[in-house]
Amino acid sequence: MEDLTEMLKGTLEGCVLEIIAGEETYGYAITRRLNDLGFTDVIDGTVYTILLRLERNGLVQVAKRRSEVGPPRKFYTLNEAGRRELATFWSKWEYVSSRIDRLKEAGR
Amino acid sequence: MEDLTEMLKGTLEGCVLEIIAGEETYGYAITRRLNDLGFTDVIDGTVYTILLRLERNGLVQVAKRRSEVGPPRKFYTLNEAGRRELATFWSKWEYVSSRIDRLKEAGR
DNA sequence: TAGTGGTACCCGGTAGTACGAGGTACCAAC
DNA sequence: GTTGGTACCTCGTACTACCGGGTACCACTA
Repeated sequence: MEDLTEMLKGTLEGCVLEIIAGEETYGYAITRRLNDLGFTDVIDGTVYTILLRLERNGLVQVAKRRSEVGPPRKFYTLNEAGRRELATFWSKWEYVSSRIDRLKEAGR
Repeated sequence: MEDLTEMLKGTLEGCVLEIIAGEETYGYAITRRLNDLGFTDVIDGTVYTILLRLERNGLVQVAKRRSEVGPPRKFYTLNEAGRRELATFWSKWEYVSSRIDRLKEAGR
């Protein structure tokens, strides 16, 4: 599936939040996870900008730890504000996607 | 539901295409339709920019007709390219929304 | 020990989209 | 003749994902 970038706007950040909520993880691994989920064209640069935004907005806690296979990793965890943000993301998603699905069903 | 604007990026144009596919209609009515569908904060300026884009991209046919209750209306119909674009929009939507739903389900 | 490949992070600039805030104009009714 | 609803448009802004590039750690090997 090519060129999903416009459709991912506004949802990719929520996906990253959800992945972090699932387990403490780091940028490179998040990119891989998104690619495995089917968002094959999402690149690391995009993920890092999202992570920096999350940090700037005070939604995550960051811990830098050394790795044995490369440079140090920055591990991310959701704080209370991040969990709230994730909850509102899912409620927005529920709201929008249900209405779009309804429009789709109506048209056939 | 407030501030859905980021999440609507990339999907609003598809919604407009679907509405036009349903029946020949015009900008002001499309805005009302979107508001009724639950996208209460979508304003006419946004819809008109989308319609001009559709026209510029050769996806619609336009017919100006006078109204009895106000200024003339520009009625839009999908052409063949527009129907193809609508189909690819729905397939992208299916792809993206199913994967996001899967991510959501996995996380609980 | 120079080179390669995988891991891991970041930055500056660009494109695309929805929105905000205005403006113009037609028509009916009071 | 002013108000309110209808109907269109335009310019600038904010936000987000992407692109292309750079830096650096580590293991392996020619």
